[in-house]
Amino acid sequence: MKQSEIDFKKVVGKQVKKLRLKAGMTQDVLSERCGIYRTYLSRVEAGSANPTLLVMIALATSLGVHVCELFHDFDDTANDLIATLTDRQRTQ
Amino acid sequence: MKQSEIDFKKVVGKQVKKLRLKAGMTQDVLSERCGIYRTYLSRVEAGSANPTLLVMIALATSLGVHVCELFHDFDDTANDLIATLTDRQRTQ
DNA sequence: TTGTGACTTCCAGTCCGTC
DNA sequence: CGACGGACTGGAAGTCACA
Repeated sequence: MKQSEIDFKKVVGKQVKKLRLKAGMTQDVLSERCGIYRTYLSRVEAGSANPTLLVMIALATSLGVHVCELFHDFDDTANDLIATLTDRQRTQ
Repeated sequence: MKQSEIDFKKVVGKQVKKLRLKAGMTQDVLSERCGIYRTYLSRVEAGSANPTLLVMIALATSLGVHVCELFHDFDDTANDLIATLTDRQRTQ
Protein backbone atom coordinates (compact mmCIF):
# COMPACT_ATOMS: atom_id res chain seq x y z
CA MET A 1 0.00 0.00 0.00
CA LYS A 2 1.20 3.45 -0.86
CA GLN A 3 2.18 5.88 1.88
CA SER A 4 -0.37 8.43 0.71
CA GLU A 5 -3.19 5.95 1.17
CA ILE A 6 -2.17 5.34 4.76
CA ASP A 7 -2.08 9.08 5.30
CA PHE A 8 -5.58 9.56 3.95
CA LYS A 9 -7.03 6.97 6.27
CA LYS A 10 -5.08 8.39 9.21
CA VAL A 11 -6.25 11.93 8.50
CA VAL A 12 -9.88 10.89 8.27
CA GLY A 13 -9.50 8.82 11.43
CA LYS A 14 -7.98 11.68 13.37
CA GLN A 15 -10.78 13.95 12.19
CA VAL A 16 -13.41 11.47 13.38
CA LYS A 17 -11.71 11.24 16.76
CA LYS A 18 -11.40 15.00 17.06
CA LEU A 19 -15.07 15.55 16.23
CA ARG A 20 -16.17 12.73 18.52
CA LEU A 21 -14.27 14.17 21.48
CA LYS A 22 -15.56 17.62 20.63
CA ALA A 23 -19.08 16.19 20.83
CA GLY A 24 -18.18 14.59 24.16
CA MET A 25 -18.94 11.05 23.04
CA THR A 26 -17.20 7.79 23.83
CA GLN A 27 -16.41 5.34 21.02
CA ASP A 28 -19.13 3.15 22.46
CA VAL A 29 -21.78 5.84 22.15
CA LEU A 30 -20.79 6.97 18.68
CA SER A 31 -20.48 3.45 17.32
CA GLU A 32 -23.92 2.56 18.62
CA ARG A 33 -25.41 5.77 17.30
CA CYS A 34 -24.22 5.19 13.75
CA GLY A 35 -24.69 1.44 13.75
CA ILE A 36 -21.12 0.23 13.40
CA TYR A 37 -19.08 -1.90 15.73
CA ARG A 38 -17.03 -0.21 18.45
CA THR A 39 -13.85 -2.12 17.70
CA TYR A 40 -14.20 -1.21 14.06
CA LEU A 41 -14.65 2.45 14.91
CA SER A 42 -11.43 2.15 16.90
CA ARG A 43 -9.65 0.92 13.78
CA VAL A 44 -11.14 3.71 11.68
CA GLU A 45 -9.90 6.31 14.16
CA ALA A 46 -6.51 4.65 14.22
CA GLY A 47 -6.37 4.90 10.43
CA SER A 48 -5.95 1.18 9.91
CA ALA A 49 -9.41 0.66 8.41
CA ASN A 50 -10.66 1.69 4.99
CA PRO A 51 -14.31 2.65 5.62
CA THR A 52 -16.97 2.66 2.91
CA LEU A 53 -19.05 5.60 1.73
CA LEU A 54 -22.05 4.59 3.81
CA VAL A 55 -19.98 4.17 6.95
CA MET A 56 -18.46 7.63 6.55
CA ILE A 57 -21.87 9.18 5.96
CA ALA A 58 -23.18 7.43 9.06
CA LEU A 59 -20.22 8.76 11.05
CA ALA A 60 -20.60 12.30 9.74
CA THR A 61 -24.33 12.50 10.38
CA SER A 62 -23.99 10.96 13.84
CA LEU A 63 -21.33 13.54 14.61
CA GLY A 64 -23.70 16.23 13.41
CA VAL A 65 -21.41 17.50 10.68
CA HIS A 66 -21.29 17.50 6.90
CA VAL A 67 -19.36 14.67 5.27
CA CYS A 68 -16.84 17.20 3.97
CA GLU A 69 -15.72 17.89 7.55
CA LEU A 70 -14.16 14.45 7.68
CA PHE A 71 -11.80 15.41 4.86
CA HIS A 72 -11.16 18.89 6.08
CA ASP A 73 -7.63 18.37 7.27
CA PHE A 74 -5.92 16.84 4.31
CA ASP A 75 -6.47 19.79 2.05
CA ASP A 76 -2.72 20.16 1.67
CA THR A 77 -2.01 16.51 0.98
CA ALA A 78 -4.90 16.38 -1.47
CA ASN A 79 -3.93 19.56 -3.22
CA ASP A 80 -0.43 18.29 -3.69
CA LEU A 81 -1.78 15.16 -5.27
CA ILE A 82 -4.11 17.10 -7.52
CA ALA A 83 -1.27 19.38 -8.57
CA THR A 84 0.85 16.37 -9.46
CA LEU A 85 -1.96 14.85 -11.49
CA THR A 86 -2.79 18.10 -13.24
CA ASP A 87 0.86 18.45 -14.07
CA ARG A 88 0.96 14.98 -15.52
CA GLN A 89 -2.10 15.79 -17.63
CA ARG A 90 -0.51 18.93 -18.95
CA THR A 91 2.77 17.33 -19.89
CA GLN A 92 1.45 14.22 -21.62
CA MET B 1 -31.14 -1.31 2.65
CA LYS B 2 -32.60 2.03 3.60
CA GLN B 3 -33.75 4.41 0.88
CA SER B 4 -31.42 7.14 2.12
CA GLU B 5 -28.39 4.90 1.65
CA ILE B 6 -29.31 4.26 -1.96
CA ASP B 7 -29.72 8.01 -2.45
CA PHE B 8 -26.27 8.75 -1.04
CA LYS B 9 -24.59 6.33 -3.37
CA LYS B 10 -26.62 7.63 -6.31
CA VAL B 11 -25.77 11.25 -5.55
CA VAL B 12 -22.06 10.51 -5.31
CA GLY B 13 -22.24 8.47 -8.49
CA LYS B 14 -23.97 11.24 -10.38
CA GLN B 15 -21.36 13.69 -9.16
CA VAL B 16 -18.55 11.47 -10.40
CA LYS B 17 -20.22 11.18 -13.77
CA LYS B 18 -20.83 14.91 -13.99
CA LEU B 19 -17.21 15.72 -13.14
CA ARG B 20 -15.92 13.06 -15.52
CA LEU B 21 -17.92 14.43 -18.43
CA LYS B 22 -16.89 17.95 -17.51
CA ALA B 23 -13.27 16.81 -17.74
CA GLY B 24 -14.06 15.25 -21.11
CA MET B 25 -13.06 11.73 -20.11
CA THR B 26 -14.57 8.39 -20.96
CA GLN B 27 -15.12 5.80 -18.23
CA ASP B 28 -12.26 3.88 -19.78
CA VAL B 29 -9.80 6.77 -19.38
CA LEU B 30 -10.85 7.67 -15.85
CA SER B 31 -10.87 4.08 -14.64
CA GLU B 32 -7.39 3.52 -16.00
CA ARG B 33 -6.14 6.78 -14.54
CA CYS B 34 -7.25 5.96 -11.02
CA GLY B 35 -6.52 2.26 -11.19
CA ILE B 36 -9.99 0.78 -10.87
CA TYR B 37 -11.88 -1.40 -13.29
CA ARG B 38 -14.11 0.30 -15.88
CA THR B 39 -17.12 -1.88 -15.12
CA TYR B 40 -16.76 -1.14 -11.43
CA LEU B 41 -16.60 2.58 -12.16
CA SER B 42 -19.79 2.15 -14.13
CA ARG B 43 -21.45 0.67 -11.05
CA VAL B 44 -20.17 3.48 -8.86
CA GLU B 45 -21.61 6.06 -11.24
CA ALA B 46 -24.88 4.15 -11.34
CA GLY B 47 -25.03 4.26 -7.56
CA SER B 48 -25.16 0.50 -7.16
CA ALA B 49 -21.70 0.23 -5.62
CA ASN B 50 -20.59 1.35 -2.16
CA PRO B 51 -17.02 2.59 -2.76
CA THR B 52 -14.40 2.77 -0.02
CA LEU B 53 -12.50 5.84 1.14
CA LEU B 54 -9.45 5.01 -0.96
CA VAL B 55 -11.51 4.48 -4.12
CA MET B 56 -13.23 7.84 -3.65
CA ILE B 57 -9.94 9.60 -3.06
CA ALA B 58 -8.50 7.99 -6.19
CA LEU B 59 -11.54 9.17 -8.13
CA ALA B 60 -11.43 12.70 -6.77
CA THR B 61 -7.72 13.19 -7.38
CA SER B 62 -7.95 11.72 -10.87
CA LEU B 63 -10.79 14.11 -11.58
CA GLY B 64 -8.63 16.95 -10.30
CA VAL B 65 -11.01 17.98 -7.55
CA HIS B 66 -11.14 17.91 -3.77
CA VAL B 67 -12.87 14.90 -2.22
CA CYS B 68 -15.57 17.23 -0.87
CA GLU B 69 -16.73 17.90 -4.43
CA LEU B 70 -18.04 14.36 -4.64
CA PHE B 71 -20.47 15.10 -1.82
CA HIS B 72 -21.39 18.52 -3.05
CA ASP B 73 -24.91 17.76 -4.16
CA PHE B 74 -26.48 16.07 -1.21
CA ASP B 75 -26.16 18.98 1.13
CA ASP B 76 -29.91 19.08 1.53
CA THR B 77 -30.37 15.39 2.17
CA ALA B 78 -27.49 15.39 4.61
CA ASN B 79 -28.67 18.45 6.44
CA ASP B 80 -32.08 16.87 6.88
CA LEU B 81 -30.44 13.83 8.38
CA ILE B 82 -28.31 15.91 10.70
CA ALA B 83 -31.33 17.89 11.79
CA THR B 84 -33.15 14.67 12.60
CA LEU B 85 -30.24 13.35 14.61
CA THR B 86 -29.69 16.62 16.44
CA ASP B 87 -33.36 16.61 17.27
CA ARG B 88 -33.13 13.12 18.65
CA GLN B 89 -30.13 14.14 20.76
CA ARG B 90 -32.01 17.10 22.15
CA THR B 91 -35.11 15.15 23.08
CA GLN B 92 -33.49 12.15 24.71
C1' DT C 1 -18.96 3.87 -25.17
C1' DT C 2 -21.43 2.20 -21.42
C1' DG C 3 -24.45 -1.08 -18.51
C1' DT C 4 -25.12 -5.48 -16.51
C1' DG C 5 -25.00 -10.50 -15.03
C1' DA C 6 -22.02 -13.91 -13.16
C1' DC C 7 -18.19 -15.36 -10.97
C1' DT C 8 -14.02 -15.03 -7.91
C1' DT C 9 -11.04 -12.95 -4.42
C1' DC C 10 -9.97 -10.54 -0.53
C1' DC C 11 -10.97 -7.06 2.67
C1' DA C 12 -14.72 -4.33 5.21
C1' DG C 13 -17.13 -5.02 9.14
C1' DT C 14 -18.74 -8.24 13.11
C1' DC C 15 -17.94 -10.49 17.23
C1' DC C 16 -15.23 -12.65 20.63
C1' DG C 17 -11.65 -11.87 23.67
C1' DT C 18 -7.19 -9.54 26.59
C1' DC C 19 -4.66 -5.72 28.51
C1' DC D 1 -12.55 3.82 28.16
C1' DG D 2 -9.80 2.52 24.39
C1' DA D 3 -6.11 -0.26 21.83
C1' DC D 4 -5.36 -4.43 19.85
C1' DG D 5 -5.50 -9.43 18.18
C1' DG D 6 -7.79 -13.13 15.87
C1' DA D 7 -11.42 -15.62 13.51
C1' DC D 8 -15.27 -15.38 10.91
C1' DT D 9 -18.92 -13.70 7.25
C1' DG D 10 -20.80 -10.70 3.88
C1' DG D 11 -19.81 -7.50 0.63
C1' DA D 12 -16.23 -4.42 -1.89
C1' DA D 13 -13.50 -4.89 -5.56
C1' DG D 14 -11.47 -7.21 -9.82
C1' DT D 15 -12.32 -9.84 -14.17
C1' DC D 16 -14.75 -11.17 -18.38
C1' DA D 17 -18.61 -11.85 -21.83
C1' DC D 18 -22.15 -9.68 -24.05
C1' DA D 19 -25.72 -6.34 -25.36
